[in-house]
Amino acid sequence: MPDVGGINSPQLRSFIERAERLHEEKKALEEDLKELWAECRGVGFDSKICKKIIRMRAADPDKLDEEEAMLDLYMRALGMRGTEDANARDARGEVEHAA
Amino acid sequence: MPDVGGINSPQLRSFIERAERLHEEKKALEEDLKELWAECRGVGFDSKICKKIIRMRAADPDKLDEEEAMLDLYMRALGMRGTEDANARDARGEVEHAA
Amino acid sequence: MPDVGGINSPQLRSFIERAERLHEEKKALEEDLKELWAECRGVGFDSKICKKIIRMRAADPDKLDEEEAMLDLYMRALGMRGTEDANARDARGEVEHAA
Amino acid sequence: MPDVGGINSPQLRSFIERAERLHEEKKALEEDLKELWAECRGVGFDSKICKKIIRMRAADPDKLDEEEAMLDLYMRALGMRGTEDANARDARGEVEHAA
DNA sequence: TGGCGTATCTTCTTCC
DNA sequence: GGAAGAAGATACGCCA
Repeated sequence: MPDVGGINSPQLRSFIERAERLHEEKKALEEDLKELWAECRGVGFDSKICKKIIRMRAADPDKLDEEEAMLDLYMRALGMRGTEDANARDARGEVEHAA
Repeated sequence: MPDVGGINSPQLRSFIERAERLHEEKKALEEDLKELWAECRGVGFDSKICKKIIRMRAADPDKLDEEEAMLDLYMRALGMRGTEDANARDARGEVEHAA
Repeated sequence: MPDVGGINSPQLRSFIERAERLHEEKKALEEDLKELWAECRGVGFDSKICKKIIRMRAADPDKLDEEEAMLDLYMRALGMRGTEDANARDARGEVEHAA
Repeated sequence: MPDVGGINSPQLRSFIERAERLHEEKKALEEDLKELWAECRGVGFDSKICKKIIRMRAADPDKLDEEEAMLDLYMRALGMRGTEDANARDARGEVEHAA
């Protein structure tokens, strides 16, 4: 009987060891990423900006737009932006683009 | 002699208690903030957006602009944006605004 | 009429500004704490240990005991500790000291 | 000539895409771990305790002992524990066990 | 080049 | 249960 104090020991051990294995793999990937960013910086790129780009590419565009719309609404209410922004004007054909 | 095992006990105690006092004050402010946001949501505002606005107002505008400029440069290099954006065209007077 | 896009602007502004004020005060306290820990390290203390002590003093003793008991139970189930530890044996007077 | 604004575009793109690939793999592992802990909780284990055990198994035992020793030292300096604890007395054979 | 201050990243906790 | 915030650990960059 493998139980200790009401604990199913083999089952517990299995969870622990599976988690440790996954942790190791994760750690390895993090190491790879760290090296990649070091190399990236080494050739003169700004790794911070690169990471930001990745975040933007990963984000759901729809959700991002929705949030930005509400943010814009609130900012206009606070006078942090003109009541109408350039995009809104453009959308209604009030802007004449150059030939 | 107040030292225990090479430790200056009164000094250690002083640090601990000062830190605990500061923690308490911080905790109280966090409680106030939590109530404020609850009230904010209660009248129909989106507290998440409000917090984002506060972060934007707190950020250094110069640094923010600089970062955005580099972000834009990288995105254009990746073809995620047109080689020229609306602002750039506008800056060179190629846009005709409505009367 | 102060509403912009269905937003009660003065009310929104009030929330934002009250939150910003609280944030500032919180920031100041965090700064104080940072300085305190720097001073603490400066005289040779280990700030990490100090923080741990503060957490322990703040925590509910019962809950802390309970967690430790469960940790011990799990570790014994995994064979990381003897099925019985020294304290338990000691408590029942079953310890035979070296001849 | 693939440069845009002084940026070596293909090189930048390569970094971004390699990073995205690594991110995806990392994300997948995190998902696996999340599922594992959910399953672990589902059969009645305390995942928080399990994670703590994993941290302990991963940590350097010497460093762990050292930290605990310092914590004990500090706590005794603060009077949170007796100047000597039971283990220390026991180690020197000064314990008188009940009849 | 090694310590130190800063900043990022991860993890843990709390709230919704 | 999932997301937002806070706290802790870690890594980077600077300056001596």
